[in-house]
Amino acid sequence: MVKNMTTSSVRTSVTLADVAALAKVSTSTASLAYRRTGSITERTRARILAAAAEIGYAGPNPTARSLKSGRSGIVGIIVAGTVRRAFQNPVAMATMSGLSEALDDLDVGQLLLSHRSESGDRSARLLDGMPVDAVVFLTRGEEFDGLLPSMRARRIPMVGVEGPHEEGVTLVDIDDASGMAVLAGRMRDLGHRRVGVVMRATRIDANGPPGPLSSVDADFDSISNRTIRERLRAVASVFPDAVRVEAGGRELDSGEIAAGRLLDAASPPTAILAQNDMLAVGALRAAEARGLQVPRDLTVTGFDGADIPLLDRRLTTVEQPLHDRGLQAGRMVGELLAGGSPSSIVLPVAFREGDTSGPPR
Amino acid sequence: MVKNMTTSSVRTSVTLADVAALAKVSTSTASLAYRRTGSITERTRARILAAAAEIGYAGPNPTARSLKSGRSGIVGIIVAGTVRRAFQNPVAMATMSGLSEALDDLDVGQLLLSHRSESGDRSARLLDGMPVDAVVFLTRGEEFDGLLPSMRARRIPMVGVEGPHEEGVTLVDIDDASGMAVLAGRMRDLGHRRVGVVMRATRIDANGPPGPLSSVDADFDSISNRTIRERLRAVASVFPDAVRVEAGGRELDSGEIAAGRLLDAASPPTAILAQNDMLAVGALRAAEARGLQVPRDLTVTGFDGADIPLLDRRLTTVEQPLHDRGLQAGRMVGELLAGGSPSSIVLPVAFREGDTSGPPR
DNA sequence: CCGCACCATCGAAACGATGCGATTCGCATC
DNA sequence: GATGCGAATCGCATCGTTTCGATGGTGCGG
Repeated sequence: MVKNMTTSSVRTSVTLADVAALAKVSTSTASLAYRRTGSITERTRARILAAAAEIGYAGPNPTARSLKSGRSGIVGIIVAGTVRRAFQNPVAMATMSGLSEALDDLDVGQLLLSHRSESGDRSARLLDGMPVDAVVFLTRGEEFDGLLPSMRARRIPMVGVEGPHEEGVTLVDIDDASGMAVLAGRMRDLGHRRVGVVMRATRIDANGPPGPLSSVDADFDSISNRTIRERLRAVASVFPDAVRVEAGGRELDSGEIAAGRLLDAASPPTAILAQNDMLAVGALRAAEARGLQVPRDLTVTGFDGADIPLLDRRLTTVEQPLHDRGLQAGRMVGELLAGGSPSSIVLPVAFREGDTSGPPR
Repeated sequence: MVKNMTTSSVRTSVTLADVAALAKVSTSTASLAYRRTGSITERTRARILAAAAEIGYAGPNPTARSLKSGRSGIVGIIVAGTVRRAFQNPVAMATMSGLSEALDDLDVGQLLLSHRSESGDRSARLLDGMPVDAVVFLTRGEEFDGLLPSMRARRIPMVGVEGPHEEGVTLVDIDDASGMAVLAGRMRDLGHRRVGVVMRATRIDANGPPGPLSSVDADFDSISNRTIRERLRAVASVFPDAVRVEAGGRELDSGEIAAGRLLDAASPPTAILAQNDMLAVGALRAAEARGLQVPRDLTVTGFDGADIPLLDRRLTTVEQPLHDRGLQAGRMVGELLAGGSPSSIVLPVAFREGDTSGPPR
């Protein structure tokens, strides 16, 4: 409704009521012109749309519509850390790709939200202020647990990829523990006995030197990230004597440096089991820098089966259905929005033998 | 307000009025408990928050709040094609990274919207139904032009990176034509005369064989993408006799195949000027596949200065301030939301000499 | 030629919160 | 105990739309 037609030209926006007035119909009829349901003459509809065009009405105000309908048509996608880092991560990216594909088909908007523990309050408040119909936790992060109570109170359906394992969250889980166990088993069958493990930084924003060498099964309980913990536990079940080192950051370089620590030790491993593919690429570099040929002098394995551009080798790894888990998460969102209650699922993984593994020298 | 306390347990959500009733205050006072402005006793606020906790009220409904305030706190980020592809593109990603950084500081949500021409209507309707306070066109795409009228009608401020060059869009532009001209000039100074150009696919969703070899200045006007066109024109101004080929797709492979066409021609070029860094990497591969050493046997240049992981060479290219243009776009959004009217800017680019260029053999 | 059904249109009440102006409260002062 | 004043609280209109039930008009069958 145009109210402030003052000389200072402060104009509020054009509303449906203005259109109705111009077309000489009631606002309820004018509303009909924009909906699929309800009956209205083609003639009146045309008249209304003409009036709308005349005064520059661009269609119903989304906010008002949402208020009435109780739906915003927006799905929140929550990533740990920052948006930037999430999208540099090939695993998150592949999952996102599947998710986007599914959400596109649902005709919903995708609202990207990052949540990091440091700025906990702030990003939690941001999420609380957003009109989302559902949320998806795209990556695993313990910091998400703090967001759950308010989502529950607002009855916003939640879907999680790999977590959080909490009440009210429909999960797309990955059977990575057994995948890692299979991989480790194969390496043992090949004859490896001295094994090193490069694990991911436990803090998502880590950036520094790698941690000290330690026993693979040291202090599991202090590792709060479930995914990291379970993968490690799987290796420990096969190689209880393995040595592990934690990468200092998330970049390729951190993986290379951490792997270097293992290789420079007094009795270096014959196989390095990196806990993800990026770390494995770092390990390949560390090997190359030391004149070691893979797989002749050293076996290197990864995990995830992510697509790493420009890598000309075929990594021995465990493939996750990355794109598919995004799709599944999207499907769940669809079902939840339709009022259903999909059940959580666990997706399988598959060992993939590449050209970076072989018997110990 | 709990209305439907039917036995079928259909409950609408808890509202501020419920909280107020329980705390025995008016809704306006209850509202005060959640705002920063206005005066309210600490005692009453505590009582209200306690009541809220008791019946599980999670704070004011974002949609209702938006309706009153006229603001959603959401900024739309529009990419051409699909979300997936946008984030596989290092240039878009770097820009997004700067943009996200700036928007994070503004405490606004980031709504990702993709728009492709095929599904024009559909994605336009999606955008129209979204409660955004401003939009950013993250990548250049002609298909965006169709979105402008309705954004203008709704008076939603628009910021564009490299376009669209249309009224009402505040631009962060890049001086790439002159950057490309400088690069081409250097190559001429090095002595190159037979030059090949690998240009990007003009259709964003292209996926097929490369186009035919043609004269560099053939049919400029049919190239609707301004960025592609202007870069090409800059090369043509220095090397009017250059030969060009259009890559068949956006993947690395397409660049390699297209560059191969140039190299396999009767009189192959001594320098390949790829129109972006990914294409240049493709050209490097094509050279390697043919036993050509770069830069001894062939010069290869790129454009963008994007960070390409796993590339161990230093590409000769033109560096754009990618992160910065995202930051600038974010700053503009901030000013627009604050009621200001920032002016468009043109950011400079810089020639960077790497180890992929040299005099012709 | 009358009555009935049906359909287009309308009026008014939500949706859930906020903010203005009015009212009441608490307390100090005379 | 009456008065004054600022602070705390309240009532109500409002944001722009959708939707429900009511109303009036048209056309058709009996």
